[in-house]
Amino acid sequence: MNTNTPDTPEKPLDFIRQIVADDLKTGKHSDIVTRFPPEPNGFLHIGHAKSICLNFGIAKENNGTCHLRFDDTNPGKESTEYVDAIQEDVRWLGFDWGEHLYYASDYFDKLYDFAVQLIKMGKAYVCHLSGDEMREYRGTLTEPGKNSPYRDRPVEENLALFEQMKNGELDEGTCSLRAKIDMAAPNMIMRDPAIYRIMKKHHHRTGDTWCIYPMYDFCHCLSDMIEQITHSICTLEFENNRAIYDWVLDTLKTPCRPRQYEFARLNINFTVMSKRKLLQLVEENHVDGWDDPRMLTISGLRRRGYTPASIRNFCDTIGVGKRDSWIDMGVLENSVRDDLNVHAPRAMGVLNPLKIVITNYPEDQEEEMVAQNHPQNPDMGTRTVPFSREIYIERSDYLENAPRKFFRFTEGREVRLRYAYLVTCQEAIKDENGEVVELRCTYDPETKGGSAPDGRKVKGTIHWVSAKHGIPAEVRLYDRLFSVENPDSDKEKNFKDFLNPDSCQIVESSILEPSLAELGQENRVQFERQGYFCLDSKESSPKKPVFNRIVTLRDSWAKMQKKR
RNA sequence: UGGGGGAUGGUCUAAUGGCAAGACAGCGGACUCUGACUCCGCUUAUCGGGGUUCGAAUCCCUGUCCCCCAGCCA
Repeated sequence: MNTNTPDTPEKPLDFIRQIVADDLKTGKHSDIVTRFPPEPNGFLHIGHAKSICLNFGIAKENNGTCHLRFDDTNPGKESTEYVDAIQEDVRWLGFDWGEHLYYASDYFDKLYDFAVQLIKMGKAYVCHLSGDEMREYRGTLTEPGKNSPYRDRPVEENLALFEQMKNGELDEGTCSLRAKIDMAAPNMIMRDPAIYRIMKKHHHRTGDTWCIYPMYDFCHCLSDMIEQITHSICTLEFENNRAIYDWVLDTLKTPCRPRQYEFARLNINFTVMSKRKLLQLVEENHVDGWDDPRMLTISGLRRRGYTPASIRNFCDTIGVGKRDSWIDMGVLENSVRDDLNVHAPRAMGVLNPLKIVITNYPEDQEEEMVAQNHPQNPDMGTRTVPFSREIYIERSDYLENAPRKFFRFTEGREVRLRYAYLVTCQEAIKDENGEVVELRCTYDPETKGGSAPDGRKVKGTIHWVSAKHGIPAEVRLYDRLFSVENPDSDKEKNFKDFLNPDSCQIVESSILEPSLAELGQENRVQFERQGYFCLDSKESSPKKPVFNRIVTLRDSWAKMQKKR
């Protein structure tokens, strides 16, 4: 139950939820049925997540049902590999279709009967125009089309021809079944659209039983009708298709009359969102498969370490409207930060190690330092981190000629090693090239745990890992796949010309605190001061852990540097 | 150019004739054993022009710009 108190104002409904609410209120519908209808010709991406959250969300909020229906009417492009991946992704996102798993191909018999019915009504005909001819006859945006010479074939002939199409007696491309509507219609889609074409292709579910397959405009509305969908929600580019959606259902006088509503599809900058382009990246090996952690596919986001909740929250934040919009990639990144900040335990990992020797720390001494797993949530407990004379810190935490505002190591500056000691850098050792290879430091034995008994403060706290105890790991630092906001917009260049060459930086010699050896595949951690990480599900092994950086922490120091 | 849609801060979303609100980004500050988190403050918007009205982002007229449609794809 939603308790709507002044303290927790209810979020205003988006325009589709408003329609649903009104339909419930007026009694137009008492049960809400929606559907998510992917074509199994590729993997789902973040744009689909928006649709999934909308359709399953509306059903859930109204005690309704949401069907998962595969729109598998084009066997040339579809496969069970995609069917399986899509189901896994929807489930992973946290949605459940119960027993309502359907395939448009389940309706092929019924669809065929409806087509025959249309022919008998004189509302469909078999047309022998070739593809090119059909285009010619269709007219243009400003000129009406002209009728096909086959438009007035007698019903009996159409019936016989359609039967032959079905029986495989006609070759692909020789003819098609067309709805007889209006070749002068200002809406191009209504100029006698093809509703069945000959395709002698093996279908992943119906095998070789069909030689003809229905087109989207004929199949989709009828599938919705068969499943008693109340609200058929799709993206804006189908607005023109609503006319044919309505025409089919109205002329067939179907008992159930679903309505189509359109919303704006999701655009995010610094990426591409079409399945066709994602497929290209996969097939041409620009990425490591559909689940490459840089891809905004659901499986890519999963491998990257995004949580289902963060994606759902993202979809909730961006809203549902009708205007074309571009969401900043930062909003997506923010949603996973917000989630992980609350739920991910903390740990220390040094990405680019620089050794420091604490010269006044006893040679063979070791200590167990107590560290909190989450600074804001004591319930997440503590762990111990081994400390010794030689440790690694982040290379970027030392600067030879440090500005005043640099709070980390430089000669003579005291810094806190998190949960350990206050340490002062005395000297930097360089190699023959002048490269700093080691720091000599001294520690204050009175500051165990990290605070000084005399109350003195240090500005900087840095992470570290004991050299003797640290575990080596490979870490992959990901950045946006494209280096420009809209890789699609350039008229001369291809979107692939804008691939970001630095989108995956592999760091082979990171050193992590030993507790990280126990981390499970499903878990995510924050490497303090760095970002959120998880094990790579494909490449990581206990012998050689491989971590993916999910997202960085916000870094106001870096921002300051950039400004200067 | 025919038809169908759409224009609110830098970005996204709300306001359903009655104080233009929220989020993100940005800027400034506080706090801090993560330069994280959190908290506080600030800058920035109704596409243009007319009209109706006591009152318009909202209604009317008009103009401009953007998106979609000429697959036997979905």
